[in-house]
Amino acid sequence: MGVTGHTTARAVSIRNVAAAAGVSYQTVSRVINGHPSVKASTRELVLATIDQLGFRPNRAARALAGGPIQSVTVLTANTTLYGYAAALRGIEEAARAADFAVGIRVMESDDSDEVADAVDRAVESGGALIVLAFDPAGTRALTAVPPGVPTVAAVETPVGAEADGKPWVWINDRAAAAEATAYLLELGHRTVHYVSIPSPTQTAQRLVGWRQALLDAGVEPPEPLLAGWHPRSGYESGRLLARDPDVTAVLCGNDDLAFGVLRAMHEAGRAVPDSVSVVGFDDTPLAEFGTPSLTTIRLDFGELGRACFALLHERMRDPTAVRTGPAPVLVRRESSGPPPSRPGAAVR
Amino acid sequence: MGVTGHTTARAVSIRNVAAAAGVSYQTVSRVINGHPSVKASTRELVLATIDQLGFRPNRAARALAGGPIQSVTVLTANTTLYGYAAALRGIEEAARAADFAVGIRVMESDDSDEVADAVDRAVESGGALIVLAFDPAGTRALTAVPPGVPTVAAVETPVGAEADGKPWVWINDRAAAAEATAYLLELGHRTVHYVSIPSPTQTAQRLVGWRQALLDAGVEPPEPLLAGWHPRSGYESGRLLARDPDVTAVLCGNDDLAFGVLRAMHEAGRAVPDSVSVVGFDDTPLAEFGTPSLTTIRLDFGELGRACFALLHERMRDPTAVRTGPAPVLVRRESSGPPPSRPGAAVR
DNA sequence: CTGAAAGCGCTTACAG
DNA sequence: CTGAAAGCGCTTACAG
Repeated sequence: MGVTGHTTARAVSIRNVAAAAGVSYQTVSRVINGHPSVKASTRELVLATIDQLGFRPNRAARALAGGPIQSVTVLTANTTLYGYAAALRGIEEAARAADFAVGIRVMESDDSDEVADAVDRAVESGGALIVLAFDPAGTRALTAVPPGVPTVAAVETPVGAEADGKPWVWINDRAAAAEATAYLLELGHRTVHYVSIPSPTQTAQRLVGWRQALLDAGVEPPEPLLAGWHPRSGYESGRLLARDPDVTAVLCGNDDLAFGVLRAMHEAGRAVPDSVSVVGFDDTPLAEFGTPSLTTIRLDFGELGRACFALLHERMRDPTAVRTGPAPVLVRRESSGPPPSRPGAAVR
Repeated sequence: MGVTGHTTARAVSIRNVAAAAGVSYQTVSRVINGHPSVKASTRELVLATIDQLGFRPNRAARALAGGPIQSVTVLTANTTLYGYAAALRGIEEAARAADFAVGIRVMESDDSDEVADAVDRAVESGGALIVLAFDPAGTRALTAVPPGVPTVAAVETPVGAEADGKPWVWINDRAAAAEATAYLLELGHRTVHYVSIPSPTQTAQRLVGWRQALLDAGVEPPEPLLAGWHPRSGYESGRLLARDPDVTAVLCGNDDLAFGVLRAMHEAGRAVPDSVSVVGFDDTPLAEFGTPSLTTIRLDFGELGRACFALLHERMRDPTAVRTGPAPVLVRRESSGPPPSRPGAAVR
C-alpha cells in the first residue's frame, strides 16, 4: 500500500464523457469536432462534462482514425542560426495558437540519403510539414516530400515555379541585397565587395541581387568571397579584404559574418566606417549594439514563420490560398558611410 | 486518367509485410520490436521484406497500442536565446540518433494557467518530456508534470532535491559565477558589479555565486542590477554603471547583456578593459569576435541537452541512472584586465 | 439530430 | 519459436 497514493490514472476517454453525460460516445466525438448537427442543449451538456472531467482528446488516436491534421513538423537544416531560429519561433507561436502540436526534425547535411530519411520520418508522423528551404538541404527536402502531404515552404527568394505545387512564402532577399548595394554605391563607393553565406544553388539570391545592382550601376562585380554561416569565416574573409585599400564597402550575407569582418578590420587598423563600410543581413538583436553598430537589412523571419503556418492552415480549407511574406528593410547605422575622401569623391 | 500517376499510396503496413514474407503480422511486430524469440532465419526474411517494401511502423498506432515511448517533447519558455537554442539542438541531435521524434512547446509566460496548459498538452502527446527549467516558467512546469510521465529537467544549478523524483542534469553556474568573480578580484578589482538575467527564484544561482565569492573575499556585495535577457537591457544597465568611476568590473548574466554593457561603456568613453572590465556568461559564437573580444564563461548547453536526452533514455531501462552535466570554463579574452592604476594597485 | 458498426496500425498478453 | 484475439481512443461512413 503506497503512502502517497499517486497513480498514473488512465486518461479520461470519450466513453467516460459519454457515460457521464448520458449520450453515446459518438455524440461526444461530434461535439469535440465541431460537427454542426448536434442539438445545442446536448452540445452544452457534453462540453460541460468534458470540462468537468478534464477530458483531452488523444492525438494519437485521432491521427490513427483519420481525423483532421493537428500537427506540423518543421524540417530544417538548423535550429540555432538567427533566421532559422526566428522562423521556428514564428511557426511555433502560430501553431500553438491554432492548437497544433509542433515537431522538429533537423537535417545534418544535404546528403540525399539523410534528406530522404528526414522527409520519411517527418511524413510518417502523419501531420503537415513546413520546410525551411533556405539552403541546399531544405531545397532538396522540399522536392522529396511526396505529393499529398500538406506542405508549405519558407524560402528567401522564389526561383521558378512552386515546387511540385507546394506553396511557399518568401522574403525577397534578392531585392534587399540589391537595395543595400545601391545604397553603398550612392554613398560614393566605387564598388561593393560581397562575403557570401552558403547557398542552395549556383544562383544564390543575395549574391544575384548584389551582382545585379552593381551591373545596373555599370560596375563590374568583383569576385565574391565564399564564406560559411559563422563569425569566424567572416573574420577570415575580412582579413583578406582588409589588405586591399581599394576595398571600401563590404556587404555580408548575414550579421554574424559582418561582425567577423568588423573584427578583422579592427585588427587591421581599418576604421569603420571611415576607412571601410560594412553592411550585414538579418538585423539580429546584437546588430544595434555592436561597436560600431551595424547597418543591416532587417529580415522578419518571425513573421515569415507565422505566415507559413497561416498558409498551411488556410490551405486545409481553401487549397488556393496564398500568402506574401514580410518585406525586408534596410536599417542604417554606424558601420556604413561615405568612402574615404579621394579625388572626385562626393563630399557629404 | 492522370498523366503522372502520382498517388498518395497508403503506407505499407505490418500486414503487408507479413503477407509478403509469409508469416503472421504478429511475427513482424516481434521483429521490429527486437523481440528475442524469433528464429534467426525468419527474422532475416522479415527484415529483408521490410526493407524491400519500405515499411515504416506508424508511430501513432504504436503509441496508441501501448508500445514503447519513442518521442520527447521539449517544454521551454524560449527557443531563440542562446542557452535554450543550444540545449534544444543538443536534445534534437541525441533524440534523432535514438530515432525519437521531437516536439516542442513553448510557454509564453509563467502564468500558472499557461504553464498548466502547456504541461497538459505535452503530456497528452504520449511521449517523454524534457523541461528546460532555467526560468520561472520552466521551474513551474517541472513541478506541474504529473508523476508517471518520463521526465528529465535541465537546470542551471540544482537547488534542493530532485523535483518529485524527476531527475535532472545541470551545469553548475553558481560555481562558475563565483569563479569569474574571484578572477576579477584577483586581477585587483576592489569589487565586482553584477547585471542579472531574470531568475527562477529569489535565489538566482549566478547571483548567489557572485555574492558568495565577494563575501568570501571580505567584500560587501554592491546592489545587483536587475536586467532582462536582451542586449538593450544590458545597455541600459551599462549606462547606469558607466557613470560611477568606482565601477571597474562588471559581471553580466549572459553575453548579450555584456555586449550591451560594452556598448554603453563605449558611448560613455570608458575604455574596456583599461577603465572597466566586462565579463559575460555563455560564450556565444560572437563573444570571441566582439571589439573587444569578450571574457566569458563557456556553458556547454549543447552537451547539457544531449545529456538530458541520454538520461531520459537510460532511465527507461534503468530508473536509477544519473548523469552529470558539463563543467563551465572561464574563457579569458580582451574585455577583462587589471583595474585602472590607483594607489596600492598591483602592477601586472 | 443521434446511435451502433467497422476500422485506423499497431501492441500486449494468451495460447500453443 | 509462432499464431489468433482483444483492444488502445478515436474517426469516418451507415443507419435511423
